[in-house]
Amino acid sequence: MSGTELTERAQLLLKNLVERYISDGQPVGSRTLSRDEQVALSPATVRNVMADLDDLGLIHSPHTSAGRVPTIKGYRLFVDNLLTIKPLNRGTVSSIQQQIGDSIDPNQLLASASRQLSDITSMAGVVMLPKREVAALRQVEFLPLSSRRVLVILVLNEREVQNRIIHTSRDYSPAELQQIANYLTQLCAGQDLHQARQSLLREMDETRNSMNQMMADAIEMASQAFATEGSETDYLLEGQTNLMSYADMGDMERLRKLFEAFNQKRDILQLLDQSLHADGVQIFIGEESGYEVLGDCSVVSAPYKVDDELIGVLGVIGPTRMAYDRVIPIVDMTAKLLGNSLNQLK
Amino acid sequence: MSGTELTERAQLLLKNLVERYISDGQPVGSRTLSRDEQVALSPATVRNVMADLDDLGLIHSPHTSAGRVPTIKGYRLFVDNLLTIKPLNRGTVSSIQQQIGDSIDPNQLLASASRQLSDITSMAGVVMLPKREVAALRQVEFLPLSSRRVLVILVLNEREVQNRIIHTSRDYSPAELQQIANYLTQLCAGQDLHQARQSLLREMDETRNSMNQMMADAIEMASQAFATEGSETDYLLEGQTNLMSYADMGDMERLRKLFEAFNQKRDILQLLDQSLHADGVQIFIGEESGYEVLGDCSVVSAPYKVDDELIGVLGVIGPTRMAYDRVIPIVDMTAKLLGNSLNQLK
DNA sequence: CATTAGCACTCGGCCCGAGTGAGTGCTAAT
DNA sequence: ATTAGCACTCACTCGGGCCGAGTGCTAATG
Repeated sequence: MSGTELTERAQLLLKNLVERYISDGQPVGSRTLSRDEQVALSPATVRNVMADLDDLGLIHSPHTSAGRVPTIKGYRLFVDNLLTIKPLNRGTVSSIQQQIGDSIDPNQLLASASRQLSDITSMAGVVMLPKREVAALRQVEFLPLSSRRVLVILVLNEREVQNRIIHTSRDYSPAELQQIANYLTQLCAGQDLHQARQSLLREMDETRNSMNQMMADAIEMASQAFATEGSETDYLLEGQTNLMSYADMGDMERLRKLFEAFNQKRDILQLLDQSLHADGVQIFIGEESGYEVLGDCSVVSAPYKVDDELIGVLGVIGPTRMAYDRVIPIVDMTAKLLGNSLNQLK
Repeated sequence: MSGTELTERAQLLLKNLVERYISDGQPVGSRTLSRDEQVALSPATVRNVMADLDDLGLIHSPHTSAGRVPTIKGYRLFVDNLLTIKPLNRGTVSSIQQQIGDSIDPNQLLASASRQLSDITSMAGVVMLPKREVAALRQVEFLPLSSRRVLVILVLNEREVQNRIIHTSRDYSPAELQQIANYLTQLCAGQDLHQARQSLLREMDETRNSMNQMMADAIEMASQAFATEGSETDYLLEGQTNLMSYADMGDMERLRKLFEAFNQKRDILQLLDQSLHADGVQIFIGEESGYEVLGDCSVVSAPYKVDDELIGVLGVIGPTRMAYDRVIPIVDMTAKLLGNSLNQLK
């Protein structure tokens, strides 16, 4: 990376060290490494190399006479260059497939995926929900509730239904509402909410003069109905309690901050957003992500898509010291399978 | 309680001891108590009384030479007979009122109430959602989605909207659907889902012979639509992270179990259900509730109602060692204010 | 007779010091 | 370039001693 490349040997040692640390959770020393099969070196030699790695900031010892532990930079190098991915055994694939299942409700699918990620990795599974704004509007319906209150039903994407209540400036008869709804459906069908709003504005401009009252009403009501108020992106998080079992997640206060961030959702969403346009699995290690709360945490994520169109991101959140070689293919596969399942619904 | 009543003095001492323990979190000894203003007794005398209380199972010492700590039974006696409720200061009332606010969306109200409970007590706030089945049906609408799939919209209680997708055995024209919906609306309006199902069955029996095809279809579809599948009771829980700050909540594993119970929802719902028909504030102390996961936890709950009709339960979950004198009036008041706010929506 | 002072005793918490073992860095030999 | 050897560091553990808070019991007291 930084000018001086690592020697073969140094790489091998780093790889072994990280693997060892991940599996044992203890700082690993020169003796331990030298005992390793592939490393046919004396502890002393190993120590020399380790000193180099230490200088490069890839590993460091928590105190004078403990072994070495990978730094964030060390983990990074490891996952980027040294990691040998463990192939998924067949059972896992079909188990994921089965668990995600074939519910007719897309939300069900997303929920199962999240739960599955959590169960299988024993960490927290997260699935970002598709942005609703992107969904194609198919139909608009109005239902009078009580005086001046109207229930708006938006059918999106053939399957998803959203409803909102709006307040109107005067009473409308069911027939009027029906008419307005038809008008809007016809005007906006097939577009997403963003586009629909654009269409409305355009329509308003173009026909400003010839506009009749009904159209004016329609546009007024639609502007309320299409407001993207409740439709911010969101995610499903499953198995956060799993994280409580990891001793190396720092103290309670730390964990608490993390859980609060989960509730806040903002930071996590931003993070997931970052990997929305990445192709394939992406990994954030510790504070590398820029979010302090994620200290001691790594996030392994992958976007999922339907028909080559990016829909959202899913992933796993766990301690930095996680079995990347196992988790990465799981996340990867889950993203693909979820995409497939969603596709079949379409 | 058990035959022998406590003497005045014993009660006073127990009261002081519990209050002391609640505020300090340390086992309290005879000296500490004897120093207390109201207790004009020497440590020795206090010790004698404490020994009695110990024999009665109201207090006990964690080890030979520590002070005494209230047992569950001791807490029970304390909250039932000895507790002097702290009056709410005016600020708190208006702050709760303000925070609950006057959203038009009842779900918003419930959510704010939960959050408010959590914020103000620094523990976990919980609000049980009204049972949907109990809500009065006001209107039924059908919207054709794609072939054989029909969106059912149930308007409940003037305000609440639920939608479900059902599958039909053949295609229906919009007009047909409209007709069926009208029929069902007329048949079931004002009843809750349970009653509605009953009405349907009755209708089916009575008119079995004279029944036309439309009515048969209607009944078939309604039986799908009114299924109470997704409508189990649920609750909103806010501020569980607050619980992580209490040292005396046992170890991490314990807390984890608790959080899992929160996710499971089943146990908590059962517990809340128990106080649905209690009038006023109800308190469950520790495992008293029958749920092991709630060890070291107390639940303070109160039902809330609209027009004298019980709607649901709200409350607070926190460590057994909580400031009951402060929490009880807060829960009480929040239940009342929430009821009021819901009432105004009606 | 209830209350209290006095006393012996218990036991957790804390500090201290010694011993242990894992690990390091350096140097000299191979 | 590698390795053996050596002196050194330092966290961890374990036992002992001390302290203080608290108890139960008994005998004295008003």
